[in-house]
Amino acid sequence: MTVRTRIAPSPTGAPHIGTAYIALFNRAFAKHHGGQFILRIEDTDQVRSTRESETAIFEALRWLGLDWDEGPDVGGDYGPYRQSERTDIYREHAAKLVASGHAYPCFCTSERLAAVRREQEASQQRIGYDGHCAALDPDEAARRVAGGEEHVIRLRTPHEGICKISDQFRGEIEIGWETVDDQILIKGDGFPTYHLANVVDDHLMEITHVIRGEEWISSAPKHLLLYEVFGWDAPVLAHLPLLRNPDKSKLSKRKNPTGILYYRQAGFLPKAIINYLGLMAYRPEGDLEIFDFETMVSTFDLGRVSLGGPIFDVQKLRALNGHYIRALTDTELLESLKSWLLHEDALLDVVRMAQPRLEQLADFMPMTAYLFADQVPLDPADIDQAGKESGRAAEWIQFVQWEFERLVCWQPDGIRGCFQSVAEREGVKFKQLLGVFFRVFSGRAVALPLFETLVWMGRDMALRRMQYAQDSLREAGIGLSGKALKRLEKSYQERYLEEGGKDG
RNA sequence: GCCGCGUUCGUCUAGGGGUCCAGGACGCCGCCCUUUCACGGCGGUAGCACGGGUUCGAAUCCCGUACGCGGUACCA
Repeated sequence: MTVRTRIAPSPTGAPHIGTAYIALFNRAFAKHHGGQFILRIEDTDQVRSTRESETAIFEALRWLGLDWDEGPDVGGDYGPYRQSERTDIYREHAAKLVASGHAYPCFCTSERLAAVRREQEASQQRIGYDGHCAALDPDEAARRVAGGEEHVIRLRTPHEGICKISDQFRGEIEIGWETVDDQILIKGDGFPTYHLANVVDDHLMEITHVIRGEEWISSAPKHLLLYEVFGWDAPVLAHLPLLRNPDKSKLSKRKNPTGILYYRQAGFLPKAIINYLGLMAYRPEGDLEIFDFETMVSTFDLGRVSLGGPIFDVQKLRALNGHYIRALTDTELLESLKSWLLHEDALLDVVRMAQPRLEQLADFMPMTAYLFADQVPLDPADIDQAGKESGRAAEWIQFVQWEFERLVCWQPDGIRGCFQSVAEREGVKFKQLLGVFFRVFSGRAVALPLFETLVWMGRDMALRRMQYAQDSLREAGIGLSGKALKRLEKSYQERYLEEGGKDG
């Protein structure tokens, strides 16, 4: 049997460093056994998935050298590798389960579901679907479905007994069936949920080992049940510990840079990142810390994975990166710098932005230096005053952060739209608002055109600089407290999100 | 709340009953090298969450407690 593993990211937002971490272990394991590593795009969430994000995932994983043997862009014998192109398959499989009685149509409205949950919360009961439609007569249910009534398909789960999950790292995990909900398999829009799509695809794509994040342990019973009712063998399950923020919470962009493309823009070398990610929860042997992917492949052993949630420490990554930079020859370093940002394509854009402002060629480097930096020097008091409304800069930066995260197409017009939308809603002059941001992104009051430079540096780096600014404001005592942030988030949702999404 | 997973220096980890008064790396501190800084070298700082067992012997096995994290969606 050939070992086949996969990474199955959801194309929503910026490619996440956690995806690379899981991908690394899957790829290393597959390659160790001479097997295949597959990339599958889980775009079953029609609302949040975008093609831009998918493309960025390809780009980010390739940059790290985490190539795949089969995937949407390279093909393979088990395609299509995009779940949105496999909906018929899921519907057929769901229909089989309905026919065999293992699943049933559910006609409950979201209002009723919400009411049920409120009641369960109030009476401190276990939260979950109450099985309202499970008892429906199958023939009648079939008639209602045929009549075009809106419905979802739910999995019929047992309500007693114990589900034993064999986890490659943890041994046997026992979860009582009474804690498992009648999971929705097919949503109202006809798309499958992760649970169904994932099981069907892993089986059809002949995935032998599912190495995924620990957040999936509690839904493993549903997956195992699906394998069982389909009459399939389940793959080996192995749940990796989640990467954490310094405060131990699950790695999040608010507290840590999580965008892979940020690390590229900031000048980290792929092999340093791979090495560092490999160090999270793993050590090839004894005290060995410096190793490349090939070493990881040749020595890979699932038994050496440690289970405590590792904190992603950028400082140590930086030290490791420095080690790799020093190991380069001078010409190799030069090549690295070139392929980083000192290549013609990138420089030509910078030259175009700088030209109207240049009086001497010697002005070029100082004028553009901030583009090639990670962090720029920030003066919190100056940032705050730039908006001419003391104390509001932190809020504006936060609103723009949220607008940036939501922006589909990272181009000048869309970026301008984000600023405009914040200027309008916050009642601040566009020019004043931008004054704040020139300082945030360049560390100066005067710089190259803002929207173009943002496109040039990329969304992840833009977000990172805003985070640096927030940190600096907070340190100066004019930033957002946790409480203020919560309030702001609510305000954002009410005033920005109600009027429909934005795109560029 | 309920369910599950986890717990060795500040951080990443080695360790899988005696060789551990716990080893390495990052960080931090000191010294050396050095026109500065960095690199490099040397030294130091700091940890087995707690309480019970099992055992001649426990960081290592078992139980409980505490704490952390995850899940509890028509998100993945």
